[in-house]
Amino acid sequence: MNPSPDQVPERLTAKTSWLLKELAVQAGRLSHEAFGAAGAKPYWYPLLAALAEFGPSSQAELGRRCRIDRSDVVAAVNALVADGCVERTADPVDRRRNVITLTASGRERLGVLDERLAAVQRELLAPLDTSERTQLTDLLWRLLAERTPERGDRPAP
Amino acid sequence: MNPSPDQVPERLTAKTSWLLKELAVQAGRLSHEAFGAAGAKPYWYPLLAALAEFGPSSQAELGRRCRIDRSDVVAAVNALVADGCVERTADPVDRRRNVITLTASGRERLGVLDERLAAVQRELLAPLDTSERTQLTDLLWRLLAERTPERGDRPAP
DNA sequence: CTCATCTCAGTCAGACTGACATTC
DNA sequence: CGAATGTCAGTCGGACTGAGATGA
Repeated sequence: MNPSPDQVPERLTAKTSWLLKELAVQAGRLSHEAFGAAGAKPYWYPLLAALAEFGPSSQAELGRRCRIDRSDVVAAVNALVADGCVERTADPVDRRRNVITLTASGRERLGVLDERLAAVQRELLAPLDTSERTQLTDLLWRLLAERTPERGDRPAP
Repeated sequence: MNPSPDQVPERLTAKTSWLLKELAVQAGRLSHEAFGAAGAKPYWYPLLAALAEFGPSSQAELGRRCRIDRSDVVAAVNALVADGCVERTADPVDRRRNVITLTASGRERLGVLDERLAAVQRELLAPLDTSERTQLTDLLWRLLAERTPERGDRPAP
């Protein structure tokens, strides 16, 4: 029936970096499907989440918090504005900045995406019990936290 | 001194899929640097590893074992041949197939890359002690193993 | 002057798709 | 015939780079 499970070289299965990449690809597929089916483009979820949790922000702030490049934030915010999820207004006190504000329909959208993403996590983490899940999250977070400080934003050229 | 650590939305830090993706990006950067500095192109390491561990194989086999698409295997093997790391000969018993064989210099190359990649793992896993590292590897592997069976190769159209 | 912000244009690696010829 | 293999051409999401304009 199945056309060979096909062994993976031990050199790969022993490398955390390889496991991370492979799993990230799978998780990406699932998330992409889930978001696409909900009519959301890439980057929308993190952006909406940041706005919901920290309130109106500049685009640069959004990028730093979600670890998304400034230039990609521009495009995503354009799409979010066009979709009515956020509003973009000029900051009166610092006229370089745009203030991005979550709208009611943006908050609603976030709710939907929250559910979809939760379903993805459930599927992804199916093989683990509850304590293992928190264990995994903890380990991953510690790794990420360690190598996060130096690049809050693009360094000034 | 540091220009704001900038809080990440909890909705992201709580999502395994997000942590995996973010960490995979970091790990990818490190590996890319390490491999590039050793004059190796993407996909080389997995391919060489598979050949070293399982002996001469067809390209399709290599792709299945390393989870690399057939068409990408073609390009990578071309480069590996040009670099003298492998040899490509026609399979006498099944003339659709190419048999890819590791050369001495390919094995040597693999040794170098092994060291570089090991260094990457060390840097990546620095925040964890030994038992935590094996714990992490174990958890990741279990997640990956669960969602691996269905796609040994592209399904026939 | 220096630095941050926003924006656009474009690059780049990597995963994947479609199609085709060949051989089993 | 159907299925597998190797190959090529091209797509696509996503991370990132460079440069320019504006304003603090």
